[in-house]
Order: sequence, then C-alpha cells, then structure tokens
Amino acid sequence: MQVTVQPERTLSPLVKKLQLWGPLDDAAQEAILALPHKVEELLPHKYIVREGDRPSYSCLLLEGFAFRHKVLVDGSRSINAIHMKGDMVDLQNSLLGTADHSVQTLTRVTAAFIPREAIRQIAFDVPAVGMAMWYDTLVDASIFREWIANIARRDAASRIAHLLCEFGLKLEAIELGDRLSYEMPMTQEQLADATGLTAVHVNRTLMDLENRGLIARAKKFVAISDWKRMEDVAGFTDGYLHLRDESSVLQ
Amino acid sequence: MQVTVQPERTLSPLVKKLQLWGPLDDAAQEAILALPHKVEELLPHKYIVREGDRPSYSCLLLEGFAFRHKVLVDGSRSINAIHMKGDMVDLQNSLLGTADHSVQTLTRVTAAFIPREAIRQIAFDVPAVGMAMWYDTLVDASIFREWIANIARRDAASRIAHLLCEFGLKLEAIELGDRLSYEMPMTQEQLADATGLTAVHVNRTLMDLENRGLIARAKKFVAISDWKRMEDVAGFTDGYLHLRDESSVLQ
DNA sequence: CGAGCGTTTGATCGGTGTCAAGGATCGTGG
DNA sequence: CCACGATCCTTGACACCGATCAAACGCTCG
Repeated sequence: MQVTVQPERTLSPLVKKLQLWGPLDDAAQEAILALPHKVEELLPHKYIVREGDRPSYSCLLLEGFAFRHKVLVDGSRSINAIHMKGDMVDLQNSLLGTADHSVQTLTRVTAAFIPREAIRQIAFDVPAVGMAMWYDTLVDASIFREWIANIARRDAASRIAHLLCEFGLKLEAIELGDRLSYEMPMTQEQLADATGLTAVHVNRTLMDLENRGLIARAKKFVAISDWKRMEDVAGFTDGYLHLRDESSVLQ
Repeated sequence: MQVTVQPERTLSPLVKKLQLWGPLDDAAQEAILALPHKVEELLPHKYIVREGDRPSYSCLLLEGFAFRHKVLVDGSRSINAIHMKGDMVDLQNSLLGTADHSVQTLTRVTAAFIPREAIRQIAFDVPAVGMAMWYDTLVDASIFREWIANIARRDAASRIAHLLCEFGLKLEAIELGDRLSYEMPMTQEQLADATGLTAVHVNRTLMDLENRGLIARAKKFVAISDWKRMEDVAGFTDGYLHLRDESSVLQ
C-alpha cells in the first residue's frame, strides 16, 4: 500500500470525532488533517484486520459501518463493537502489535489508512491530539464495560433495546442521523452475536418489541416510538458514552 | 487528602507493571518513582471510587486486590475487571472525568493516590511513560473484549475456567504467584457477578470442575491440576493479555 | 460462643437455544 | 426487466442450561 500526503479535508471526520471530547485549536486540527494516509473503498463483509495480523496502519472510517469481533474455538462469534464515521477502527490493534480480534466491514466503506508511526508521532508532538486519542480509547473501553453488563445481566429484550438506544445516540452525536429513526446496518444474526443471543431469539425479541409498541420496523429501518419507554426497557443511561462530560481532563 | 512527594521506591510496582509492555530507561523509571502521591490503607469491601464521582486522583494498587463494577437499575451487579498489584485502578475514571462505574476493594489494600494532573504531565513530558500508560489502557480494553466473548458465548464451566486461567496468568506475570496454585480472593457471589451467572450456579459449576479433576479447592485456595486440559475447557488462549507481544509500538 | 457471611444442596421454573422448514428480499447476470 | 440463487427473516415444536426459591450447614472473627 502506498502512503500519500493529502493536504485536503479528507480526515475531517476524525477532527470532528475527537472534538466530541473537547475543543481542539487550529494547530491541532491542521496537524490531524496533515496526517499521511491512503484512502480505500471496501466492499461489505470485507476484513480490515484479522486476528493474528500485525497491522502497521490504523484505519479511520470515513463512510459506512464496521464491527469488531472474535471467533471462539468452537466457531461461535462474539461482536464487541460497532463503528461508524470518524472512528479509528483499529487503533487498538495497531498499537498493541498483534491483533487480538478481527475488524470487518458491515456495509460498503470508505476508509483512510494511516501509518501507526504517524499516529504515535502526532500523539506526542501535539499533546492535545494525543490526549484526545487516549481519551477516545478510554471511551471505547467504557463502552466495552457497558456491553459486559448488558450481556451479563439484562434479558434479551433489554439487551437489544440497549443496543438500539446506543446506536441511535452515536449516530446523532456525529450528526449522521436521529436517535428516533435510522437505518440499522446489522442483520439479525449480527445483532445476535453482539448481544450473546441466537438469531432466532433476536427475531422473536424484535417482534416482541414491535408488538409492545416500542419500535417500528421496515426493511433495515428502525423507529423508536417512545424514547423514554425504550430507555426504561433497556435500562439505558447515556453516561457511559461520555458525550458532554464536563469534568474530563480535556475540558 | 494531602499530597506528598516521596522519593522512595513506593511506586516501583507501577514501574514493574509498565515494563511488562516494554523496557523503560532509567530516566523514565525515575520520573515514575518521583510522581507525587499519598499512600493509604483500605479495608476490604471499601469503595475507592463510586459511579458518578469526579475523581481527581488515580489509584495505584501496591498490595491487595480490587474490582470494578456497575450496578444496573434493577439492582443486579456486573463486575468487569479484577485488579492487583501494579494496576492503575481508576486511570480510566479519573481521566474520563465522571466515573461510569465503581471500584471497590476485594481484600485489605495498600494504595497510592496520584493526582490526575501529574499523570497527564508525565505522559507528555516523558513520552515513553505516556506510551506505556496508553498501552496499558489498551490492554485493559483487550481484556474487556475477551470478557464480552466469555460471557456472551461460553457456558458456565468455560466461563469460570477462563477466569481462573486469566487470574493465574496475571498473578504470574507480576511475580506474585503461580498459575497452577493460588489464593482466589473472590467469593462465589463475586465470581457470579464477573461471569454473568448466579452464585448458586457458580457453586455447582466449581464442584463440577472439581469432580472432573480439573481443579482442587481448599478454603480460598485453588489448584489447577492440568493446565492444558483447563485451557481446553476454558477455550483459553493468552494472546489477549498481550504479555510478550513482540510487535507492539513499544518494542 | 454466637452472629453473620459464605457455601452447599434440593426441587422446580422459565428463558433461550436448537433444529427444521418455509417465506421474503436482495443482488446479480442474462 | 425478469429470473434465479443466496442471504435473511419468520415460524413452530421441543430441549436444556442456568435461574429461582428455600433451607441447612460451616467457617471465621469478634
């Protein structure tokens, strides 16, 4: 893969994402936009990183959706994160060295590949950027913790409702949609692997949520009829996403 | 709380822990040891941080064990990590600002409290330390991902066997024990909250593992009879702990 | 020695998994 | 634009793992 420096605004989704956690001054923004990178289009279901790889590039999503997952020895799959525009989809793998999980596209994706050495450099040359990226990985970890609680302690209806609330809020945060109505890019089997259920039970649970008047569905589109009731069913509170956290180190 | 600078080797467990991820030169080590901090003794079951707090100190474990957990709206509890000597137990909470989960002692604990501003400063003044701390939080995230898979896709016996393998390996990594035989500081109820089970079922499962000749138990002590068989039952592979990862950014 | 916590055991229930098959939708190529 | 195959969704019957409820037991530490 060839790396080219593109002085345009290609990487602006990253600037926007990192600014969710706190303002960045012009110098910091310019430094991000100036990162060397190479843009690629990827088809659905394509692997970005495979478990065991030693990626030397980090992948930034510019368009489309992707997910992280592990495959266990018995062949079952566990999805542990869904990613969207502006997410550094394998910062974790590329800095850690050997990938402990795979990353795969969900839809058609446009992605920028940035050399990991460039990430490391900008992190320390421009501390504000380094802190924002560190913060970003800490928020990812916070979401992992919430998923552990979701899968460990909630029943099927709550788990799925929770995932739908989270997805809507994340879309809204990056100004890509409305928490109350959006296109959900996952199949029921993928939802199952993200919630520790089976595809059959996800199907029944979605129909149940629909029958109870909590959601409406049409093709891949989901509409949440009553956000408050949905939050109640999900046991959802948005603190773990750390959107608008007034007391972070970044403020 | 009063902060005092102690030029001794009190913080050496942190140096040792961070060196799991790669060597640190003398200057970096000295900088860590010189961090301002205050040492405290804590009784078992005492809260170090509560969800919703805005901690301005990070807590480093010098002795004893602690765990992180969330309490859901229905009152159920989800434990998402166990911590031991050398772990920065609430780096995540203190940098994020508002704690999204609680941290509690498991046993009697000796801990050093370090101001978060000092953490932030050392991270950028001494990039090697900053990178090691970032790396450390990435390994935590990797462990969270494995726990998601553990709870989502393994049965009760595998989940518990997996937790026992992980605990033993972590003890061994910090030279505090032997993976094959150690004192497990958790009650069966805590094990249940860490594996998404109930205390009753943990009890039955432990007895089952014992009857199958996989483990032996006496009081709080656990002995793993056959590591290889235990790994098989657990579906355990140690890659996600990133001990001896030859291709990280730190090497 | 007693209280409290943690462990063990039994009986029963229920949520979710499994297996199997049919139906809908989508993407692709003719 | 239609045909066709593949993927995804839906439905039913049944099985089973782990939850629940209840009670007794045994440490351990004041």
